[in-house]
Amino acid sequence: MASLTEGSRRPIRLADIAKAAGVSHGTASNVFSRPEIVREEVRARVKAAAEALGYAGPDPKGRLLRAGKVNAIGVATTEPLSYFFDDPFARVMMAGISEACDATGAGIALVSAGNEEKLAWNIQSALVDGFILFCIEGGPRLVELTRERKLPFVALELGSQDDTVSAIGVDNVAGGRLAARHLAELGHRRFAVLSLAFADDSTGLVSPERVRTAVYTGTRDRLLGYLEELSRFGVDTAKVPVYETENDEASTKAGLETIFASAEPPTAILAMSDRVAMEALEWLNARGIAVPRDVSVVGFDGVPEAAICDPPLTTVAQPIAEIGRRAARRILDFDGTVRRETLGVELVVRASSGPPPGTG
Amino acid sequence: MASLTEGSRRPIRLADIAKAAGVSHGTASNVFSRPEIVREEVRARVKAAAEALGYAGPDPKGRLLRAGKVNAIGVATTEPLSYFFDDPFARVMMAGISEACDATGAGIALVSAGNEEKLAWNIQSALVDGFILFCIEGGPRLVELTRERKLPFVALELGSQDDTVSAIGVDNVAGGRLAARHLAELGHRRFAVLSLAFADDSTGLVSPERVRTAVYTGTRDRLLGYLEELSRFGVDTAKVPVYETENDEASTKAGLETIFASAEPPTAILAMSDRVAMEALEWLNARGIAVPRDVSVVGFDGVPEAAICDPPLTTVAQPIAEIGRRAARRILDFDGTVRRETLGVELVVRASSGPPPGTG
DNA sequence: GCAAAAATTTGAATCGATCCAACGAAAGTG
DNA sequence: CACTTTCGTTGGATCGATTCAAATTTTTGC
Repeated sequence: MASLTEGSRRPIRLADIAKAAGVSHGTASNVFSRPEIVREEVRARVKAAAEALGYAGPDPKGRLLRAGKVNAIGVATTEPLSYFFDDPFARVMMAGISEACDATGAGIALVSAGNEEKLAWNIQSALVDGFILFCIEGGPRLVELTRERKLPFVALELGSQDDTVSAIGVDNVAGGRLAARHLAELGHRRFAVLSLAFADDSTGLVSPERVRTAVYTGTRDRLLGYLEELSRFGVDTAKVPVYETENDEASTKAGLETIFASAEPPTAILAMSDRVAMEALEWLNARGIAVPRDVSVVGFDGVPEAAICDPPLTTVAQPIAEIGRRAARRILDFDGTVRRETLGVELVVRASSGPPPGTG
Repeated sequence: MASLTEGSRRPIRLADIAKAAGVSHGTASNVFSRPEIVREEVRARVKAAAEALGYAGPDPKGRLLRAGKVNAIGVATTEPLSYFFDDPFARVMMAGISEACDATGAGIALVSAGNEEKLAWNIQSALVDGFILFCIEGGPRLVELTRERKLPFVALELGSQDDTVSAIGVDNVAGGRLAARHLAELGHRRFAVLSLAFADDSTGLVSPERVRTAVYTGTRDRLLGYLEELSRFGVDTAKVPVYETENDEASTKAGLETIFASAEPPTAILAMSDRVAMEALEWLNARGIAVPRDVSVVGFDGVPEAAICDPPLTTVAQPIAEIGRRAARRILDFDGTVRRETLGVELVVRASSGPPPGTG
């Protein structure tokens, strides 16, 4: 009795509407999904019933199961969610992804997690049609986790040679070369490299062994590009210090301390990201080292901030937004193939690079 | 025959695994969702079957329907998706939302659309437990659309007095006052206001009538705060030009052209957003008008960019990230109540404001 | 060795919709 | 008037899982 009078809190379902309007659930469904095929009068009746009962409209959860397609693409990373809104590189990339999604009306689901276990769960339970992977750290693990979902996915910036995963990236060797050649042509002969990670969880000066066994081949390739080109200019590349940073302030500054403690400090710094390069600019400025008069700095990425920092940064620009657009389209128009795309990079010369001191 | 030998492309379901392993659905399900309750040996057998058949794990689509909870919060706006990554205000807000979501492991689904029809569809079909609404333009419409989903939602920056919707915002009147008092105390007596929208689709000088009938009461309140405070300093507020911008470059510059065409141009500009204030800084600089020597500018919002622009902007800072965090928590720990929260603002004095010319 | 208790497993019901083959009624045709 | 079309409606099957009361098996206690 009580339960009857009380009225259950259960949300209204389509079936309730159908019963109230005295039609079958098939017809009730049609009223919402294909209104044109149901008779005017019936349609009105069903809509009235829906209104009266306070029906919220067909629940997407139910629809989804039947339809199979979510119409959203998942963007995953091992960083915290705020990475998508803080990091300049990620932001431009997301803008590119957004553009492609907007064009087709698809949504974006951001997937991330504090710890490994939660990340696995979040990837397993993400309601998406496919994934775009930001492989910053823990790339291989992220790929492995995602592969288990058996959904289409594309890795960004993976820098691994696994041919079984689709990826979009840039020609890192060519980019490295561009940066190195630019500085060498300006007359520089004493270099230092502020590198990104070769593998997880380590910073400091890098040994050839670590380069050889690099997990992140993107990092390795940039270095290869640097060194190949430098040696063409007669630089003894064995003497070029390569400091592995974590792409943040602390490790970059530690690297600079190490590098400039040398008896023969470099006149040119090759930074593997604009982030690191800009941190370097700041550190050099604080130490009273003028850029580019005393030291030149060249970054990598081409984030918008690089154009407005002080001094504006010479950098190797990646087509970041284009990578994002392509990645999104790869998921949206997935054709079942695995493809690796490599896009070109471009040297953007700004004010952070110039001839070495004492050159005239 | 053919169809039998061919083998259907149909993805593997849990039921297939159960059959292959010779157990019931129930047990197969338990192997994945509560492995500890199934006997070691059976568990191994089921897992082996899953492996053999290439099962991707329980499909979240199915689970979702049963569980009811998506564990994701939708963030919706009428702007294009890239707004979330481009706009400084939105980014800080999203960082706050992200923080709260990360803490509980919830995901974020970005919802937006080019046109009204698609927006309605995207909101209706978003797989989320609730919405946070960025009511920039078309706020009332967005609220209406969302209300139909009958899910918890919170409006940000709504600036409307509808007490039936939860909202989080700041005390705009107080903020307006803070900005106006600061300038008045510096000695300014000739003001101009660069306003945000009072209603959709219009820019230009604002009539009292438009203010009275404002849809966006946040805009109205800021203006009220400005004017109330100015009149306390003896300023004839009827003579203060109020130019409605669209919070973008073009309309801001048009506004400045109008304002500075006057015989008695202002010595102080009250801008209702940092975005507009920074555009103003740029325009003034291009015209050779020195800030703050010739003209002072005070913004509103307190976005990070305001601290690093040239000159650094004096502004009324909102606790943007905090608003985001609270909004997210309101959805995550929804308790069925409708609540409107108003947070405080703070004047941040930087270099864009100073005494009026000829004051000493 | 047997009953009671504990641990596993089963299979039907459920979540909320959409799809579709079949059917009934109204309209059109010769 | 019988016969096909056309139009709308019906109700069962399905999407892929989870849940839970009941059935079964294994353990434990004496």
